Amino acid sequence: MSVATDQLPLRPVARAFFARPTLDVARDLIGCLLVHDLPEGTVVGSIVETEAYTDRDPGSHAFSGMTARNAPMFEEPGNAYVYFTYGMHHCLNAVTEETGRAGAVLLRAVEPIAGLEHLRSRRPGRRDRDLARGPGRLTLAFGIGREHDRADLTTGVLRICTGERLPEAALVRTARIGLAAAQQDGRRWRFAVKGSPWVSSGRSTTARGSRRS
DNA sequence: CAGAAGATCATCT
DNA sequence: GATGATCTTCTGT
Repeated sequence: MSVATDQLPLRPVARAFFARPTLDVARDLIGCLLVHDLPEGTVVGSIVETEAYTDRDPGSHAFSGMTARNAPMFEEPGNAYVYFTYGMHHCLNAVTEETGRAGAVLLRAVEPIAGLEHLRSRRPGRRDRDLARGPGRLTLAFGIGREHDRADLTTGVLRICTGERLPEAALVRTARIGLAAAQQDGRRWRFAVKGSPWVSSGRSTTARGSRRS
């Protein structure tokens, strides 16, 4: 469904929202709106899938301390952390936790809400369902790149706005790494809207993760 | 400085 | 389900 941009109450989320435990932020971001003012118009998507990266997750970029790339993870909560991977894709994260403590939530998928024509023109030949299903596709469709690293998601042109608050029962919560790390509270959690066709997990690539030990 | 891995995607069988 | 594309970042020597 497409909605006129000026009909949406696009109120940015407060910085305090992000200055909390990463897992809480990852859960609460589901249902929030990702908004980007592009030259051709505003695009909006409802966040349907996230992944939490804490400083105790061995898979986190910040696990082994600060580097030039991951420095934004240690900085202001509510900023963006954008990195380039696999030589082709950008990934968008929201920085969490108090300043000085590393944490981030990877935005893995959104349901297109407004600006559909702009999203489509940035993803030529793709079905609507594939416009922003997956972290790399999401950044492509929304025109997000490294220039957005450290962008302020609470006030900027690229921002996260309040949306529908979903009950716990409407969400799927999946652990992504094995027991050893889990015992040290180093779990990586993925959150998604239950049954949503817009989420990237739970298809094609069969249940990876949770298989390592 | 070389080497390897990587928070992925599209395409093919 | 397997593979290639493509290049940055990090690590070790």
